[in-house]
Amino acid sequence: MATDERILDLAERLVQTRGFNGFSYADIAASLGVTKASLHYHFPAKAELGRSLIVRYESNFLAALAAIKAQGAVQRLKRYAGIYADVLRDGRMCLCGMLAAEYATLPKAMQKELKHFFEENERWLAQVLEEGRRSGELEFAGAPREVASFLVSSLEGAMMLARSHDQVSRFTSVARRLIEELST
Amino acid sequence: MATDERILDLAERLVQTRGFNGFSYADIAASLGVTKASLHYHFPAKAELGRSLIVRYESNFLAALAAIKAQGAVQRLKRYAGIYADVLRDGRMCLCGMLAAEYATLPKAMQKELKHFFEENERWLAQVLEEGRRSGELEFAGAPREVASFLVSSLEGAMMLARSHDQVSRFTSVARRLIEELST
DNA sequence: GTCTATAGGTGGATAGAC
DNA sequence: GTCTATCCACCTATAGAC
Repeated sequence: MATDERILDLAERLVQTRGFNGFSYADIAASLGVTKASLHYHFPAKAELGRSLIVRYESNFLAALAAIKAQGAVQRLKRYAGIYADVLRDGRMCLCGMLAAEYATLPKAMQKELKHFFEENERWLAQVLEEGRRSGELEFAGAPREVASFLVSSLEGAMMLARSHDQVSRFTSVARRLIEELST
Repeated sequence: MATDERILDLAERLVQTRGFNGFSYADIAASLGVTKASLHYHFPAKAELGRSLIVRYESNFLAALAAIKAQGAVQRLKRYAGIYADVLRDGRMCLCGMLAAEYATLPKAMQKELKHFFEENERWLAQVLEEGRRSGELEFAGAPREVASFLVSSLEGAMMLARSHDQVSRFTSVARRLIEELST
């Protein structure tokens, strides 16, 4: 595999488990078996590595959403929550949920990409919600966009607490409850 | 005011805005107008400072909960969410929500105190939920304890995203929705 | 309690050889 | 692309004078 990708893979896991301020080039270098200096050839500054991390993550995430071709809105929401659950079962936090906590300390470029991730994430969700309500499969008050933001917030928070308690069930319980509440 | 308390005040704000790995003794020393060495007289190690931070925060938080003498369950829940909202309006994250994100990098002693905070927090909530359901003021499926964990997760997550978007309304909207859903 | 001074380590980052 | 060597800033922490 391309070295750039392997670096991103290791860095991604580190951010998801320890945060952007919780890892260093030394950590990646040790796992990869190269020197820190080599890493700077691929990603000159840590800020650039961080930005690339978000861009790639968003791209993969949106591709996963686009691949959800389930029949109904409820099924799509379950698949959506399932993506989070899979990450959690691997012992990780959502990359962007983790970065949201560290938001104030992040380089400007990373903050911008982060907002974009949530923007696109909620756009997809709002679309599913709107279609589901129109077809009568879902029921909720207010704008789809507001409910989308509600869902993202709750799932990210549940993921964070489930991970620190080492109980995936804390997440799945929340996800089930959220979707049930929207179903007619 | 006692120096210990002033140090804790400054450290608390720093953790709530930048995280435990996002500040140093130098930051506190600068704000307080003393040297880093002086801080070590009060809190020999950063891990001890962090532990004291959680202990004091939990103590103040539980005292605030105990002071909620509102008439009904719904009013109590609104006051509960209001505590979070006030912190957020001050530009801060919940201390323990922030630390939950950094959980994997925290000293063992801090991890233990953190779990205790959420334990007590959810215990209080579960009590309110149970009473509210018994009196018919609230309606929900499943164990009160499970709903309590759901509420904490969702509020912490909403707080985190509201802060990174610099939109308090993202939090208040979620809080309103959660409480409305429980009301009969 | 607070200071100066300093230790010992790690952080991100660069120059230049291979 | 990867290495050695190195820089400098910053980190947590301690010793010992005042």
